[in-house]
Amino acid sequence: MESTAVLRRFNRTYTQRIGALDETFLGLGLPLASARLLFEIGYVGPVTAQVLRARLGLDSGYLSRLLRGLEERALVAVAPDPGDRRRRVVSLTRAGGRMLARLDQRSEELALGLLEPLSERQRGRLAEALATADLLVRAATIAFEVVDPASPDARTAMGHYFDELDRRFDGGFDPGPLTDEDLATMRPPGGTFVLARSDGEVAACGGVQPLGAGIGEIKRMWVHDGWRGAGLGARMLRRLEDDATALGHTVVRLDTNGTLTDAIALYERNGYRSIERYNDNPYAERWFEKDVRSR
Amino acid sequence: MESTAVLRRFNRTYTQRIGALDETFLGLGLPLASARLLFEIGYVGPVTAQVLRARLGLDSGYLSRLLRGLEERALVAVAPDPGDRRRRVVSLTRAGGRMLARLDQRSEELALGLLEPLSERQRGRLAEALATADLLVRAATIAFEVVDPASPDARTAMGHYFDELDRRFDGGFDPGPLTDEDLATMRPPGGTFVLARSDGEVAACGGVQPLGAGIGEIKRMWVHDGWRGAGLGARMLRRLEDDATALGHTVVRLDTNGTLTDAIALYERNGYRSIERYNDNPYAERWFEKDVRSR
DNA sequence: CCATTTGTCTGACTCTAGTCAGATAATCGG
DNA sequence: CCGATTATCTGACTAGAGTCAGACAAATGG
Repeated sequence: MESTAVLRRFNRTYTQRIGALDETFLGLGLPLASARLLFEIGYVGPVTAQVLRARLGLDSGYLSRLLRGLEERALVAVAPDPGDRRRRVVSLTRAGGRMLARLDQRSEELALGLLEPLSERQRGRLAEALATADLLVRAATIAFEVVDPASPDARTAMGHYFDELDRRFDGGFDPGPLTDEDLATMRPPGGTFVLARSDGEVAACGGVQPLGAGIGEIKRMWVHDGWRGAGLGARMLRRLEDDATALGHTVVRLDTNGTLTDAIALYERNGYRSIERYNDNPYAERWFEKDVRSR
Repeated sequence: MESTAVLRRFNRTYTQRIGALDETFLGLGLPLASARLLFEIGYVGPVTAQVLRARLGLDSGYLSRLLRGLEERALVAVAPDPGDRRRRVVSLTRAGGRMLARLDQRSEELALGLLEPLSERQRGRLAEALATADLLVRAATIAFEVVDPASPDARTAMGHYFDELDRRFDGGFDPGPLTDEDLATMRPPGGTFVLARSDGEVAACGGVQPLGAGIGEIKRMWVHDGWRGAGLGARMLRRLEDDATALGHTVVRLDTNGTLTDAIALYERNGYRSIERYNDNPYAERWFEKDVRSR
């Protein structure tokens, strides 16, 4: 069957039966919108109304009313922000925390009720299927974003990358200090740095830096462990190649270590061919190149 | 990870990203409830309001208004049922068919848009996972219902059962005429007949009839082909055992043919032991018994 | 320091998605 | 044939989830 047909059929089944998990909230006398708001406040901690509006996409008047409703039930406390007294900071009260815990419990009970008729084995199968679907749906809706390589998220992502190399290389890996010039090469013109984010969390990263006339080098490509098997590596590679083309490069090169067999397989699957050593990176053992002109 | 946690996590991911498929409908100026109704009418063909109400779980007054709304837009035609002039038969008009096609296309485009970033292989994996999840979620929410064995749905289900035996037995199978006495044995006191329904469609059936003091016989247990692997057989068996106990039986028996290896495995897995022939059913080759007193 | 912008709030709406209590007409059972 | 039942419809509600315009106060830029 075609994928879209399966997706649409599932969507029908799902909204009919599990969509009801949402109605959890109604059971506790809290409308859905209010419950979502409460969840958001509980999740991010004390926030300004502004941030809530942005995160949930609410009208300011509507949010104001929702917040007052929660305040009247003593679930949240609203106070002016000392730094800017136009802003209002919202935080959970004790009672709000308890309500959140009850919502959570109710949601758990409903989930349990749904699974109850299934045997242990079938529950396992369902969990496995849903976990796969979850990963792939999240992967499909991931957002790629060009960021400055010196930004905190970019630095964190590169840090993960270095940590992974350190774990996987036999003798460990020492990136040396991350100098400003080092980062500057992954900025325009000639360079770029890309993050893949899902729900604000960084899932993958990668950069391009210039390596001579018409040649771009792909650097620091990394995919978060939790995202293995979702094809993010291939998508990031493709994205970086496109960006390299847009930056005026006609060829991209990259180096890698022999222990990174999955990375090597990825490059080979995507049209990279082995070339001679082109740099003096002591950790590099394999060098690749791909023509990205004709795209 | 625990199943409920996976389910809840998936629910969050899903409502955020795919729940948007619903908003399709809004794009075409048709409220969600009306669009769902239109889909249902298009899917099952001309139907009575009664059937629509049962399938979508709508209040009769609400349905009446929704139908009038669709009628005013000339998307459906409503006419009295010639057979029973209280009933009203709803059918799609030309314009209704076109609207449905547009809704369908819109939904297809959205689904395609969601899947687009995935590779062919990942789309296949997602489709497989969703198909599994779909089957199991539907199985988990299936409803068992005691019906009269002479009711149309019961007769249809038994018909499927006989057809399957006819296909699977080497020399075919002839149930003979379904006599009234034959059916009467699967009514209280002493007997029962159970259907498993999903969205109104019969997914499985089975009956109990008295077979002497304290002994019930399980008969005509059948599971729809599309529901294989969802554990419906085991659940129906369990349900019939419970019903037999409630009817005062302390032992249940059943017979089967050697070609029905899956059924035999099911019985053995669920505590049935082989016994000597207890009837003169010419198609029976194996006889089983289970003590259902201590439950 | 004054006009503008920003962040929030209020009032007045709209639309969707129902629910509930009867009314009405057709059909059924005895 | 008559009373009960069934299938649908109408009227009168409610609650949720927003939208939009404008008011108001605090902050900001020149």
